[in-house]
Amino acid sequence: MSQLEINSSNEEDQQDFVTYFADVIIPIPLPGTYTYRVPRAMQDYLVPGCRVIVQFGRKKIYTGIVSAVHTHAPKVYEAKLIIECLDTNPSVNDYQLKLFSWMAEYYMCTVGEVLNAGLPSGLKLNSESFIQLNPDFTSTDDVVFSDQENKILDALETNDRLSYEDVAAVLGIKMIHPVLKDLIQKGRILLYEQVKDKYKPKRKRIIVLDDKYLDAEQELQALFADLEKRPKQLDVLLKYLSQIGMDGNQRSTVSVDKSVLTEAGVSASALKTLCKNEIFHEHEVIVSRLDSSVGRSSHEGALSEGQLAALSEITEGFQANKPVLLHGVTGSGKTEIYIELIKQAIESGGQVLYLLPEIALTTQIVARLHKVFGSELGIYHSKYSDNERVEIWNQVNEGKVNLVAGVRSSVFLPFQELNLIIIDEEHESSFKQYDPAPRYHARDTAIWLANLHQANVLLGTATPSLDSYQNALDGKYHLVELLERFGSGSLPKFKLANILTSRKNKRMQGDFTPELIDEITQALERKEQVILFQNRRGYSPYLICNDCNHVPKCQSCDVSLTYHMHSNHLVCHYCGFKDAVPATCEACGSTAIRTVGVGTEKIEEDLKILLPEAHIQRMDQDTTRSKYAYQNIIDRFENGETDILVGTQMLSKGLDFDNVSLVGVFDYDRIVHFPDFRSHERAFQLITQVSGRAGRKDDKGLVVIQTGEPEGGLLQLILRGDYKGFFQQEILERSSFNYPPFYRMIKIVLKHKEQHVLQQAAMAYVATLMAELGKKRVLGPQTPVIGRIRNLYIEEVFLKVEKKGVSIQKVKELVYRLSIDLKKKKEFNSLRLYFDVDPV
DNA sequence: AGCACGCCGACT
DNA sequence: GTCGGCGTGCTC
Repeated sequence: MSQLEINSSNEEDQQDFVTYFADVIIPIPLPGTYTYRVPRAMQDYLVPGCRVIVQFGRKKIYTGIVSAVHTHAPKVYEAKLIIECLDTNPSVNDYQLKLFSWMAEYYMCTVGEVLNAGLPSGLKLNSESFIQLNPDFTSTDDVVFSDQENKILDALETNDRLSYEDVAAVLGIKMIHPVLKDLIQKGRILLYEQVKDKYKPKRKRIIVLDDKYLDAEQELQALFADLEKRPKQLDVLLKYLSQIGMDGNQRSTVSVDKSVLTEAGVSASALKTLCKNEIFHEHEVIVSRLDSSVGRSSHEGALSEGQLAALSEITEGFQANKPVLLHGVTGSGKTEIYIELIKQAIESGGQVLYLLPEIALTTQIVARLHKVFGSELGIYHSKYSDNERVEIWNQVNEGKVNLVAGVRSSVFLPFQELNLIIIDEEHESSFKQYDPAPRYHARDTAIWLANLHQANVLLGTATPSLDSYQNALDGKYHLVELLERFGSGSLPKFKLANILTSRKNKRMQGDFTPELIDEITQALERKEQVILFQNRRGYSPYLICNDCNHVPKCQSCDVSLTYHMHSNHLVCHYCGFKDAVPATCEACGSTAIRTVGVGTEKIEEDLKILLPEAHIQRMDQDTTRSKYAYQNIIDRFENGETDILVGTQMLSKGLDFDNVSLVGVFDYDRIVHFPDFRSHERAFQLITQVSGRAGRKDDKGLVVIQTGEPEGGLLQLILRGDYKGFFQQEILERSSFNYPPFYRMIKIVLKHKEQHVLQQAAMAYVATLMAELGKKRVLGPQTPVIGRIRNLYIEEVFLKVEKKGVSIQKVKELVYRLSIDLKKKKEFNSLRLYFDVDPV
């Protein structure tokens, strides 16, 4: 360091000698953090939580998050400099940093993976490599360029920059690096990385009348007189005034969106002239994408006695510092209680997180919250664009939004002082993330987060998960029951339609029992609406050749292709592979191909034939892809434009319709017999939830369940709405077979493209696990129902570990260490292995 | 995860 | 001889 620098600082001379280092979390699946050197200029404001741009590897540039700042220089490598710091105020707070590392540890993944899931991609800058001509290049005679090099240079004459893909296209080859390397060596081109800030604030143009006319009435009158002979301009003025309100004292705003004026048909050129003459002014302002137009309205109505009692019990639980499990049957009015609690939490100056499953979020609940909380409500949802997510993130960070209604990923938002977390539909399995890591459960994560913030937690559901209910019985949670329906709605009646006998008597019409058809017809005659539930999308799960029994399968997954009639394609629901429908059997050439099984599309199709007069709408993943498709379908149903709604389980949640008198369930048997220890729990929840859609108003609704075994014990419990009976029966099973909630489970998934290598790896791994943990705690390896996806074979190993007396932490460390040892073996190095802690 | 390097087989 | 394939190892 030079003498000059030391002298230039006249305070804390010693400080200038200190070099700071920052540990940076990089959003990639690598363990640990990476240490970078902090440039002198950043020392003052770089703190944990700041986003920084760093180079990682030879050329890649990432946005990372600083997790710690310290003075320990790394011993074995030279730390690179941080390229840039993107924040003067950290984007991520200390709570979140703690959350990230807890999640990585608990769910056995890397912090980088947590960060990747948690940070909206709008806050992550990506880099792309470009080349450009080197302006400093001076031609010398001894430099010659090859044909390929000249092609690139020619292309650079017309475009000032080329991406790697461009270069590859120009040359028509893929191996472009050696060529580029040469050109760089010769000094003819430069390679650079362009970093782009992806978040773009939304702008709009507004028009404001000049102050002098707004302030003084006579000036305005004079202006009117002036514009007398210019009708187009006068029109602009009138339209403007009508927008802001003619009465000067009542005005809340003086600006009008330019788009509003142009849409009202004013002349663009007249407006331009007015602006030029400084009568009007045009400004560009940055606006929020978040809709804040709806104002608050007063509370909807007083709580019932039962609700008030529940409310005070909930408060009791909060005071005891326990999460509260609110077991409230469908229609018991949980939402009113939530609203009351949210109000209290916000009034006391805290923030509230209201977690909902994806599909329940676009519904009436949000509209109600919006009515009560107005612009204080932020919504965080997968169909929101990235820019919208960034805005919510920032507003939560700044404390402008104090209530977030969101899906599981909203646990990552930068709450400063969380006061209350509500987890609605607590039992929903969609709170657990499946595929990319972190495979986290938003409910469990939220409970941990609440503990960190010292916030209250309320779990609400009509059908508690076994885990939560057991927690309540153990006294870990405070149980509050609300088992009476609020208002006039009453429990639906059930009717079981026996598929087997109808089939024997040849009375089935397609997949409809005569009972169901009959009830649908009656309901339609009474001008009531019908919901049909078939938990499988597409037309038909597979095609089969009548002559040789050949079934078209996916090339890269071990599943049959689903037939989609509308698009006339065969689709793989696991990898998305699409194929044309074969006219003849690929195996034997026969034309006798028929469909087997039923999807939502087939039900819709059959209904159109059976009931040609009815208006039918299908609701599943395929019809709700776009942002508003879901809402549109719901709206049409609510307005009575649709008579029958056919859908997958997405219509089982959070929807209240007044005029639905009949709900039909098609594949009860398949739900119950799903090969999984949770299938009974899921069946109970699903059927109860779907049934809740029937008979919300004055009449009792009817639920028709088509089944082959109407005497089933579980079905009887569902019909009686006997949650406690179900719980007692099921918990016994779980206890005697060492399943959750008594044991913790960790699923280990191994994938490899060679089946026998995979087998060997899985066997070897299981052997080491058994040696360390004992045979009883290790299950498998077993091939899952779908044994191959995207050309990778799959094996699963399950660990069952007692909750009491065993350190799960130690087990995780062991399991992880053994997996590293396994992957270190030469023959297994392309093995993919990941963990799923608390799988659902 | 990327990305480079390096070794190998398949073609102009 | 290239071209393009993949296996291997590293990234502060």
